[in-house]
Amino acid sequence: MSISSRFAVGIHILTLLEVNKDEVNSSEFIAASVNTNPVVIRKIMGMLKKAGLVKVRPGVAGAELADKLDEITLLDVYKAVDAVPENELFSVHGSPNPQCSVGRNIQSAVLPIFAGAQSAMEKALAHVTIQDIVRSITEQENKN
Amino acid sequence: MSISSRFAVGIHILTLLEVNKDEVNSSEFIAASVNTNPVVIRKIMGMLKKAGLVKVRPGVAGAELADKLDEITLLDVYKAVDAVPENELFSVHGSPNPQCSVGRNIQSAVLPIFAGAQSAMEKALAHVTIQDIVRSITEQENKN
DNA sequence: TTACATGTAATATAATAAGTTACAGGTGGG
DNA sequence: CCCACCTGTAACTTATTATATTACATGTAA
Repeated sequence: MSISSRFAVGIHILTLLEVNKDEVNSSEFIAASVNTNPVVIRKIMGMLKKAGLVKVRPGVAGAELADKLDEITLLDVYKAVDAVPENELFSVHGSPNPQCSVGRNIQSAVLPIFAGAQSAMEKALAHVTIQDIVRSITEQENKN
Repeated sequence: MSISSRFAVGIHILTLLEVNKDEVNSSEFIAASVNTNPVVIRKIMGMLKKAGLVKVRPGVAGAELADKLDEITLLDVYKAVDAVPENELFSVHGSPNPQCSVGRNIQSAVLPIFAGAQSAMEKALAHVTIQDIVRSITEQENKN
C-alpha cells in the first residue's frame, strides 16, 4: 500500500493556516477545504500539536502555526502524523524458515537496505518546507 | 501503510534460486523456506517471470534465474512485484475543495515533491543487486 | 449560562493484503 | 499413453487497516 493521506492532509492544513492566517481556522472550516469530516481534521491537528507544529486550544476556535514557515519541513509533518507506522516503510515476511540458510539470514540482509532506501526518501522530504508549498500555491494562483 | 511484503519475498525467492541452484526449486520447496503457501510463491513467481527475471515452465518443477546475479537490482524486483501499486507511494486526499485556493492547488504543489521523494528511495534500491544479498547472506553464514 | 469550539472514544464502512481451496492445463517418466 | 506431479489461476476467506462518522465529554468566552 501507500503512505497515509494524513501526510498530504497535514501539509494541506499547515498551508491553509498560513494562507488563511487572517481568519479563524476552525476544524469545520479546514474540513471544508480538505473535503473531509471535521473529526478527521481534529485528530490530525492533535498530532501536529503534539509535535509542536501548531497552536490550538480546547474550546477556542481557530488554530495557527507554531513556527515560522521556513522552519517546518515536510519531514516534520511526515513524522508528526506518523505517516509510516512503526517507522517501517517496507514490510518483511515475518517468520522465514530458520532451517534454511536463506531463511535465517534474509531479514538481516535486507533490513539495512530497506532502512537506507527509506532514509533517502525522508531526506528528500527534509529539503522542502511549508513555505515552499505556500509559494508554489500562490504562484499557481497568480498564473490565472 | 507499508510496502507489500511481496517485495521482500521476491528478493527471498531470487536469492534462494541462486543459493540453491543445484537442486530443484519447486514452489512448495520455496514456500517452505519463505514460510507461506505455495500459491503465494507461484503468484509472485509469475510476476517475476513476466518481468523476465526468472525462467519457469508450466508443468515442470523448478525455477532458475534468467539473468546474471549482478544484473538484477532490487529496483527490478520492486517493479516486477508491483511493490507500490499504481506507482504512487504517497496517497493524496482525493477531492479537496476547488473553491479554496489551497484546495484547488494542493495536489499540483505536492505531487512533484512526492514523486521526487519516491524517486530518491527507488534510486537507492537500484544500487543493490541480488548478488549483494547473496553475498551478505553467505557472509552471515560463515560467521557461525 | 449558553452557544459553540476542541478532544476523544467507540463504532461503522470500505479497501486491501495475504492465505487458502479448488481445479484447469502442461510435462515427462514409466 | 497415462499417471503422478508440477505450474497457472480463479474464487473465496480471513485479517488488518484507513478513513469516516456518531456521540459525547470538556473547555472557553461573550
